[in-house]
Amino acid sequence: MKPRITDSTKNASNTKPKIADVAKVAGVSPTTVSRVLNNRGYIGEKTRTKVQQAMEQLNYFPNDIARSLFIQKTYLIGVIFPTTSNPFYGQLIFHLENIAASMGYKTLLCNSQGREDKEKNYLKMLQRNQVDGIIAGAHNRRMEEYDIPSLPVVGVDRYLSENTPVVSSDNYDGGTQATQLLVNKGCKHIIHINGPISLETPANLRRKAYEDTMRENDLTPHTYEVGLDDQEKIIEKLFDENPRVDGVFASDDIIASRVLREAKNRNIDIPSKLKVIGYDGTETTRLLLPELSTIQQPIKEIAEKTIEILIKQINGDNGDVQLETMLPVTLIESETT
Amino acid sequence: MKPRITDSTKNASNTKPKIADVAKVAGVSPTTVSRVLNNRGYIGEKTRTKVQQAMEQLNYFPNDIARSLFIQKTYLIGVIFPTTSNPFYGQLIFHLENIAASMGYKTLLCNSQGREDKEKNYLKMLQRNQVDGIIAGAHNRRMEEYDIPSLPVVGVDRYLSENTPVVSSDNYDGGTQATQLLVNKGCKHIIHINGPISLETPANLRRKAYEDTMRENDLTPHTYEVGLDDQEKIIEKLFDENPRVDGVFASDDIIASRVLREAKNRNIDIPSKLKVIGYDGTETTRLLLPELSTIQQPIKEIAEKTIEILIKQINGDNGDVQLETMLPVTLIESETT
DNA sequence: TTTCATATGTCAACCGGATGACATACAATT
DNA sequence: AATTGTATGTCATCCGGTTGACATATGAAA
Repeated sequence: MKPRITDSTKNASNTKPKIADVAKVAGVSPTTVSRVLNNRGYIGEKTRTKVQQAMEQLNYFPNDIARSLFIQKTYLIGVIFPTTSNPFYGQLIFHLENIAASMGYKTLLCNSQGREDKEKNYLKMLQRNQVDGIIAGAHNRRMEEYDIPSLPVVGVDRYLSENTPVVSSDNYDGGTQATQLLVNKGCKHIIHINGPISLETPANLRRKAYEDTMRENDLTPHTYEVGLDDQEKIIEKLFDENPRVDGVFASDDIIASRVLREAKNRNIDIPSKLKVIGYDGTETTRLLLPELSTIQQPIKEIAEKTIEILIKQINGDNGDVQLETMLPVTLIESETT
Repeated sequence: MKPRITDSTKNASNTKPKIADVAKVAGVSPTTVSRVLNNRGYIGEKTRTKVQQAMEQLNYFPNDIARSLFIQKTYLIGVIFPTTSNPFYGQLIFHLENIAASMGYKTLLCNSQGREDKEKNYLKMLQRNQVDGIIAGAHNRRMEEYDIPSLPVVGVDRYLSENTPVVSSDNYDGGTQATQLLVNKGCKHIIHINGPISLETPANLRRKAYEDTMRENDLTPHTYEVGLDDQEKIIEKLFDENPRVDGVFASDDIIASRVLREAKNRNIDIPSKLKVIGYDGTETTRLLLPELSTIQQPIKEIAEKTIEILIKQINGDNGDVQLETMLPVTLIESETT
């Protein structure tokens, strides 16, 4: 039975209780309270209990701001991605926060919306807030702003700056598997669609793998590039310009979904006339579009590795930090191939 | 042309520069630097420039931790939801963070995963971190822990405690519109599926509206309840037990998607033999499953209203804070009805 | 009886910045 | 010449908690 907090047990003034208040109630010195809180030095069992009861009674919470100021560590990490609304980032951020929390770190969320100005502002904000580290996967060009002396940074699927470690899935292997699957299923006119090209992201290896695999199979690669708002239009164009297309490898599941949709509009049967494979394989896509074949990224493992590297850096173990980490993908063959 | 930070311009010791360092470089007193930072008192134009240059040169960032400690305000808000991985929460959190950022507030992210113990821990963590306010939509039962004197809290689609303001979409209207649409389209055997029942969430008004609307149309309501892991099984059961079902109103789009899937498995044509309507209408669902008819929640508006109420409370305007706010939904009629 | 580990208290300094009080200096007004 | 607004400096205090130095007290072991 947990003690109900009643007005009579709250401290008289309406301000938050501090260590001194706890000390007064427990009948000990502030130092002793601090000793209990930090488990330092000698503490008697009865004293510890008295102090803990006083804290409960007062509804005392140690002020982590004050603590951070002194110990010069906040246990905060900043997480910068374009948006939590996207299934891939949403799932990735979920795992990042989760794992961070399990290691005692708190997550400051930043949605950059793909805008460089926002990203730079967030970067400043995080530094003002003395975060212990930053995880980012927010933009495509390198930004020297990420070269922050003595502030650990890890990139996810993005090269941030010269010396920033990157974690990503094995995009080249994913691209190979996707393309090869279409080839194996007998497709001859396979088209690749990818997002805005930025040569510096590991994700572009998907395209490279596609092109290599096509050539290895004596097929001609043909790639379309979509932006954020022109996806539908470009996909229509793709079908108009390539009536004989019989395979599409889309660089993410949302684009793949649009291809499926357009095919339906044009009464192109899937998978008999056209095979489609996407990329990402998030929980949400699997739930909403289970029929889509896709290359599934190991999102949780990416998050784990990212946090591992970040915390290693925070702890000063810079020795064995790998600059580039690639994690294996999984081919999910469903009904669209 | 922005000045490159070179080793020679960095301060000699490798510690973060503080106001005193800036003062030294600018050749002014620390107080003057503080005055520039906070725009207080008289400052000469040339002095301001000198100070700003010194800050750039040193790559100085004011320590918000120290500042927060003194001004007794962190500009932090805690955001507690089950997971960013879910499209609805992901999109909601995106907007919450966005709007908060535009008002100068930073977002501490907490994924409670629907677990009460995690939620309580987050609540403690947020208080230790002196957040200025909390936004939560994380559980179904009321928790007295949310009754925190002098710490503003706003719930989204969840009743948190007696006096906590709640913002939600007009669930009753949404439920009515969904049900009525199926009725209007000629469905006679309409079944409702909802998530785990917890009488205290506004979302349960969807079910109430369904039942009321059915009765008004002289139809018999019939509801199935799904948990987190048994969705497929229960949906199969639904079809087994109700061969004549010709309309389904699912309480969220993911459940609706599963219904579509099962109907496909059973070769039940949609919409001729069975009409399905979901709830939420997130960006992601609209992209991945545009054919699904649904009731779209005004997620951005919910976020706006939530932040508005929270900040009103933070600023002490407790007078005109509405305890319950309902925002209008939009019927999206697509191909499944 | 002496010694020592345990237990607690007192006190001051510190983390980085904000702020109020007060002093000083200069230029423009009256 | 006196007044006033502008500009800057010095200094001390505070925010809440941490930590080290040191003093003191008690009970148990040597």
